[in-house]
Amino acid sequence: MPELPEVETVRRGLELVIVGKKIKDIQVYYPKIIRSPQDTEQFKFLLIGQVIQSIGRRGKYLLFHLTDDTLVSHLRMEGKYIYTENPNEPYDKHTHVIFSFTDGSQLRYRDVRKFGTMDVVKRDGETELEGIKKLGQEPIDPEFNLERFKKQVKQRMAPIKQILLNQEIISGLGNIYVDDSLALSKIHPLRSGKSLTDDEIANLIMSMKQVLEKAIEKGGSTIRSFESFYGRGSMQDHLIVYGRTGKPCIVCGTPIEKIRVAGRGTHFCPHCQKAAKE
DNA sequence: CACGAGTCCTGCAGGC
DNA sequence: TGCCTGCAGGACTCGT
Repeated sequence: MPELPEVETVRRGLELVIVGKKIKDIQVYYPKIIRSPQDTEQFKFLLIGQVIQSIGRRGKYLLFHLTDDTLVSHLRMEGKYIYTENPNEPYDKHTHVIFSFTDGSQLRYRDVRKFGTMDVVKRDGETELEGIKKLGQEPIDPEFNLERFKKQVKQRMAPIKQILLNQEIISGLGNIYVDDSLALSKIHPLRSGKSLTDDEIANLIMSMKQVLEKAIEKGGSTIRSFESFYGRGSMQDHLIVYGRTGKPCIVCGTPIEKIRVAGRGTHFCPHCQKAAKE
């Protein structure tokens, strides 16, 4: 499940190999991946001939900045990009879109769950795209506005886990890094936003940055099937609570518990992360 | 307005 | 071996 660190890893990898390449042809095997334009032929017509100028990221969205347009790609659960210099290399049934470049190389989009999406917008027009325009602050932004975040958290009764998963409040976090950020800051996932103190929220943001930056450094987590096209990340070996149900907490040894919060599997240490006393 | 449930998808684990 | 069920979940839609 690619989150900010995984998407950033993919972005960096793509930047190294496809910037400067010109799209010669596109094959679409599963049209539902393409949200806009709805017509697949139109999608191809728009993009063929354009050159990839840079690769950006906003939250969990990848941005391919082309000559005239920007291709916005969301990997959702299992989307991934595979780069190959050999166009004859076989592709499997989970490969849904293939971009062929004029130099013979290809970029292939593979997505077992078929949840991923692609949208074409006018160059740099992604800020107007539904889903991106309402995105909250980036936790690793050097200019992160802590006061604004505190206010947003403290006005909500919802559990902090749910607040952190809301991309309109803070963007880029998914289930894995929310659980780990809460564990590092010793906050119980069910604590209401309103119950958190200023110090706890400041500490939470620091923990979040620490977790995300370490994950980027490790090339992301390889959970289930995520892998960047140039290798597998190793952050999964450094996770504190996610996926460690029943295993000892690395701080106190208490077995990690798993509950459901906001419909999602939620991992925490019942000793280190105390529930609200209210 | 806010919240919960359902939806999209497939692979895999567990039960028998 | 193989069938069946349930689970995984990001973002969106729909209903209360």
